[in-house]
Amino acid sequence: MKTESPSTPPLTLAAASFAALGSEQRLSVLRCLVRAGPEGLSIGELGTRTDVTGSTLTHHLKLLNAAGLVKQQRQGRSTICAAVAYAEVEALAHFLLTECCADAPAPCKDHDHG
Amino acid sequence: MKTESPSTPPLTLAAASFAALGSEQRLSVLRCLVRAGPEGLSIGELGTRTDVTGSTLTHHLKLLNAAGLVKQQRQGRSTICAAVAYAEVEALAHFLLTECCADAPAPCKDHDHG
DNA sequence: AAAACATTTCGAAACTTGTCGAAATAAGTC
DNA sequence: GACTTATTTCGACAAGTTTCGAAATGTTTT
Repeated sequence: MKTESPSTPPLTLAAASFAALGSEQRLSVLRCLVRAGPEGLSIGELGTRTDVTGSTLTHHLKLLNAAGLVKQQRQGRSTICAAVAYAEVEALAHFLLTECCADAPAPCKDHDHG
Repeated sequence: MKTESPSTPPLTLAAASFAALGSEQRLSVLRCLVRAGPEGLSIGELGTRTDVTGSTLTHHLKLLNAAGLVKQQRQGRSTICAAVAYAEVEALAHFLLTECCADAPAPCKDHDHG
């Protein structure tokens, strides 16, 4: 099942992205943003919804942003954050599965590739 | 609070799984296993292919196994490891995107949900 | 049961992350 | 320009991770 390929991120970036997702707190934050949709939320609002301190939020969002999972832009005195997880998550999944069975003795057919 | 669909892993497990993927070394190992296909590889062979020391490999594989991304079974004096990433990765992607726009002011239509 | 091999556990050092509160910066309002 | 609000940076500490080599454990062969 390998039709059009979203490009595969390099190992280092993929690891950083997964690592960014690898914290309950960041995962909550990201999901909160995914729930909020493309209009996003201010950091203050995020703090209210997720019960995370301002400086800690800033820190986590910087990671999520660096991983390309969230985009931020200043708007007045607030910083608005929105998830861009849709394409990213697909690319990450692709990163893992794209070379499936490449080294296998026989080409794969008896398991599901999604 | 909101009830989660059965195919969505709980927050804690999802975070642990992403964290397991969030290291270059583990990502290389997992990809090596994905490449190898369902027959898997022994830890020794994995060590040879990825240039990671035995005790370190054991440690990483324990994490990947706990995250449900790799399964291991002893076979003679070797331990054979195989990736079970296919379904898992889909479940993780689903975890992130399943509640997309649930809190948005307007239902989403102008972006791609994969 | 000793030797040879494969993996795991242990203990320790180096490093990274998560978290916080206080001070600093930035933006809008009076 | 002083005042309020929103976010970021800083410094620090606790907690966790990575990594290794050496010793311990488990497995097959002789």
